[in-house]
Amino acid sequence: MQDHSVHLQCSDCPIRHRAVCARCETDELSELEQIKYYRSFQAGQTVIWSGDRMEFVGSVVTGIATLTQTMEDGRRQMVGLLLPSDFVGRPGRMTAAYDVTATTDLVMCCFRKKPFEDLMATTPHIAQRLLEMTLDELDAAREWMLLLGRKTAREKIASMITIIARREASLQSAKPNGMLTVDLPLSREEMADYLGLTLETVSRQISALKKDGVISLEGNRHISIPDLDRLLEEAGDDSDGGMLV
Amino acid sequence: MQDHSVHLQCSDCPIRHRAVCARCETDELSELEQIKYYRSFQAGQTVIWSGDRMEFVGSVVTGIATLTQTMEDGRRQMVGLLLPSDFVGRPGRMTAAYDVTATTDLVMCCFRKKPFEDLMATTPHIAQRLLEMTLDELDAAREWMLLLGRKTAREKIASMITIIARREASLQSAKPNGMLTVDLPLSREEMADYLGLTLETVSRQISALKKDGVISLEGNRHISIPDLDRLLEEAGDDSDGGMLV
DNA sequence: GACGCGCCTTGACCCAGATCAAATGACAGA
DNA sequence: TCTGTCATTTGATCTGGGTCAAGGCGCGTC
Repeated sequence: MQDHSVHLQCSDCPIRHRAVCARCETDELSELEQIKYYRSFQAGQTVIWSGDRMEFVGSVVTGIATLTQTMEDGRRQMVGLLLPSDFVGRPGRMTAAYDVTATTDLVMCCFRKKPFEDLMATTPHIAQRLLEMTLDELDAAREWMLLLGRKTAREKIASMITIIARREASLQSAKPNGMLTVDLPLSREEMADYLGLTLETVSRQISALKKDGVISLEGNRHISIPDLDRLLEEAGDDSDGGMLV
Repeated sequence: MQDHSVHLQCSDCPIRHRAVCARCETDELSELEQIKYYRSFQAGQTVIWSGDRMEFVGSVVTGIATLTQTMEDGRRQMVGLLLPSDFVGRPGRMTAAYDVTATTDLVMCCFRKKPFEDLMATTPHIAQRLLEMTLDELDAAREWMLLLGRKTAREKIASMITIIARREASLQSAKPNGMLTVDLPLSREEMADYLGLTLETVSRQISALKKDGVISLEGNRHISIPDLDRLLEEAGDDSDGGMLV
C-alpha cells in the first residue's frame, strides 16, 4: 500500500530545485541519492501521528499533505499545508509534534532520520537550504496568525484562496493565460480547520463571495477568479500589487 | 538615546549559552565579538518598522520586545514575543517583515547584517544554532495558531499565563520555591493583540480567573498561581504533566 | 432506478466576545 | 491637596459566527 516505490533519478526530480536538496552539488546529491527512498500514501491516509516516534524525514514530491493539531475534546487546527517540495520532520527531534495526513495521493522522498542528520552535519548546503525553508515557513505561519487572530470569516476565505492561488502559480511553470483558476485541495471541513471556522461558515462565505461575483464555482472544488485585485481587497491584505510569487 | 553602549565580554554575557552564539567555540566567539555592538532602547520605543531596510540583526540581551503585524485599518496581531536570547532579523532578507517594539527597556546585541551573513557562511555552528532556534520558533508559532484558531477567551488567557510562566522559569536560574509567580510583561492591550481578543475581554477573563481562584493578582501585572495543574487544565492543553522547560 | 453514503448547502436560533460607554484607580506634576 | 492623564475595570447592548437541524446533490452499487 505504501510501497509502490517509484524510483527516480534526483536529476529528473520535479522538486530538485525547490526542496531541501536545492543547493546541493552533484556529488552531494549522489550522497543523498544513496539514502533516499520513496513512499506513496493514498488520499486520506495518515503519514505520521503526533507523538509517534519519527524514523524518517523527507520532502513532498507530488500531492498535498496537511499538518494538524488536535485538542483532547476534538477541536482541530491545521498548522501547515504541505505542497510539493515542502519538508516534513524535524532533524534532532525524536517524536512527531503534529499529525501529518495525505489529503490527495501523495509521494514522498524520504530519508531515515539518523543518516540524514549525519549527512546534514557534513553538508552545509543542506542545512543552509533547510534554514531558508524554515524561515519561509515561519513567515507563512506568522501571516496565518494574523489571519486567525484578526480577520473576519469572509476575509479568511478570500485570503485562503489567494494563498493557494499564489502557491499554485509558483509551482506551475506556464501560466494558462486568461482567467485565473484554482483547484481547492481541501474539503470544506479541512478548510474550516485551516481557517479556524466551522464548515458551515466556510460554505456560507464561499456562497456569499460567489453571489457577490468575487469568484465563480464549477463543481465545488474548482474556482475561477475574474478579478484578482478584487479578491485581494476582500482578503484585507496590504495591497502589494498582487504579485504572484 | 540608543547608545548608552554597555560593553560586555561575550564570556560574561547572560545569554551566552542560549543565543545564536550558543554553540560557538572561543575562537568563533572572538570573531563575533569583533563585529558586535550593543544598542539600548527605552520601553515603548520602536526597534524596527515593518518594511524598513534592515541593516542589522541581533539578539535580545535583556528586556522584552514584541513582533507585530498591522492591517491598514489598524487591526493588530502580535506574532512573536521576544525574550532574552531570542534572535531578531532574518539573514538574507533586505527589509523587516514586522514591527519590532521594545515593551520594556531593552538591550540588544547587534551585528551589521552583511558581516554577520559572511561569518555565518564560514561558521556552521552559528547556522546550526540559528536553524535550531528557528525550528523552535516555528513550533511556538504553531502552538499559537491552535490558540488563535480554536481556543476560547478564557483558555487563551490561561494559555498565555502558562506560556509566560514556562519561559520565565526557563530563564530564571533558581526557582524561588513556594508559590509560582509571574510578572506579565504586557499591558492589557498588548495581551489582546497577542491573543486575538479585545482589551476588554482580556480584562474580564483575568477578573473571572481571579474570582474563580485560578490565579491571584497583586497590582495588575503581578500574578500568583496557587495550583499550576488547575491553570493548565483551564488552558485546555494536553496535560503533559506540566513540566516547565 | 432507487438506495445509501459522503459531501455540501441552507435555514433558524443562540451565545461568546465585540462594541460603546462610563466609572475607578494610580500616579506624576503643580 | 488638587488635577489631568492613562491604564484598567465594569456595565449594557449588539452581532458574527457557532450550533443544531433539514434538505440537496452527485455517485457508486446492486
